[in-house]
Amino acid sequence: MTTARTPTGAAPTRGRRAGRSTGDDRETAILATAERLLAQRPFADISIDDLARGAGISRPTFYFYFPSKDAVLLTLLDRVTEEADAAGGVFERLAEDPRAHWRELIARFHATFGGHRDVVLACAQVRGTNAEVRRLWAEVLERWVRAVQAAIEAERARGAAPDGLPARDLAIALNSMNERVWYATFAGDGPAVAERDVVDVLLDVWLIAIYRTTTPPVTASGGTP
Amino acid sequence: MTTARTPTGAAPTRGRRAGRSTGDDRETAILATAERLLAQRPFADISIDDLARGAGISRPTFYFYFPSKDAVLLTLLDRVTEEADAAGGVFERLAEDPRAHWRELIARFHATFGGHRDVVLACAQVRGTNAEVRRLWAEVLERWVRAVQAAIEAERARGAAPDGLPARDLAIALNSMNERVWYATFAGDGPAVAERDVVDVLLDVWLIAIYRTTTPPVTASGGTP
DNA sequence: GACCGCAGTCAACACCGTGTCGAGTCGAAT
DNA sequence: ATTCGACTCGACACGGTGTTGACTGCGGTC
Repeated sequence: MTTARTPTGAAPTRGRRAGRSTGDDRETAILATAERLLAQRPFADISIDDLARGAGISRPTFYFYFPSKDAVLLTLLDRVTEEADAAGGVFERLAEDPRAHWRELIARFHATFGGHRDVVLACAQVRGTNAEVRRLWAEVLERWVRAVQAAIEAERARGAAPDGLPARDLAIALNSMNERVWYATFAGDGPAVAERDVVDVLLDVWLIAIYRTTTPPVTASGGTP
Repeated sequence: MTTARTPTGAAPTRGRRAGRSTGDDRETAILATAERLLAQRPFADISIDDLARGAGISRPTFYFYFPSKDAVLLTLLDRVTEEADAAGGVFERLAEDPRAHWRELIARFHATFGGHRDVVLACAQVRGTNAEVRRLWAEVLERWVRAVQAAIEAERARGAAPDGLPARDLAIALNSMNERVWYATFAGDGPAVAERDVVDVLLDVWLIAIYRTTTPPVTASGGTP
């Protein structure tokens, strides 16, 4: 096969089948239509025909650009996870002001998910039925769990955080909490924390779970400054 | 209408349309088939025809008993939530041994969900597309959040737990964490805590988040025994 | 003991969304 | 001018859903 270059660089192209050329705008038109419709109604209520008509093409032509409706969503999700992963550098100078850095981390996630809530919500909905979405989401989560696990271990090593649960288990629990709480908050579904407060609530639980206090010690190893 | 009596007492009957009579076993046959098939493949891959044939009836006859495929799942979910709610009495003598009681609470939930994981997983999958499932689940969660919130406030009142986050927000965060962690563990999907450890991991986070320690003070107000 | 009504049953149908196939158009390169 | 491949769509086959209308058999009732 030709593994043609794609807008997203190295990725094995979730979108167009091959080649390059004019239809690039068609592809983005489909994506844009999907995002627009997603703001109006749930993913399940959007047919391929809707997407095609919205992009000014016929249904068979849609299949030239995407193998399925889900693939469109996957492409949209790729963008979001890319943006989320970009929040990675936060861990570097954690010890200088742990509280501020953890907050920054959570706040960035919140901003990313909140800024694309329609896409994220739609993904949560199809995660049940689509293995590919499930896989991609699991990957993203795994990266974040690993990063948080490493940060917790570092904080324990420098004496700022006490020992306790295996760092990985703790990281999984905290990330899971965030995911579910955000979902409820953005979906307005079931008991939810007010959107205004959600970052601070999550932060508090994180700090207490990791440090046993909401004011973790700053800089070098050991005690208070 | 006649609002005929149903097996589940007062509920506005999720199942059969009206009346009584012989077809009771057909109804349970459908339910049993659903549970059996759910153990084999995801809910979305089960058609109404599968359910009907499994119960020894034709597809139109299925509609005599249930208005839709989702209604079958809802009926199954009703049973599970009933069982989960039965774990309610745990809060009563909490102060006598907080750790043991919180553990009991979490363990009971774990047992209930684990014992019906196929149903619970299926519900999680259709929650995205079915408002009724979403509503019912939200109700259950809300009951639990309220109970936990009240317990936290009581522990704070007796001086066993320090002040901090609003009790409701904390209760939401902790319940959300549990839900998501269980989901991952039972579904084997994405980063998950080992099933053996999951109760203890969750318990640890709960205790630390509520008491700032994994060994909360026992009995009456104040200090160690 | 004919009749009614109703729980229970299903063949057949109408409908909708998906995915595919084959026949095309058109512009750039040869 | 022809060829090639990107691109397009009408028309179809398929599978699942939900409904209709006709049928069966049984308990009650005059």
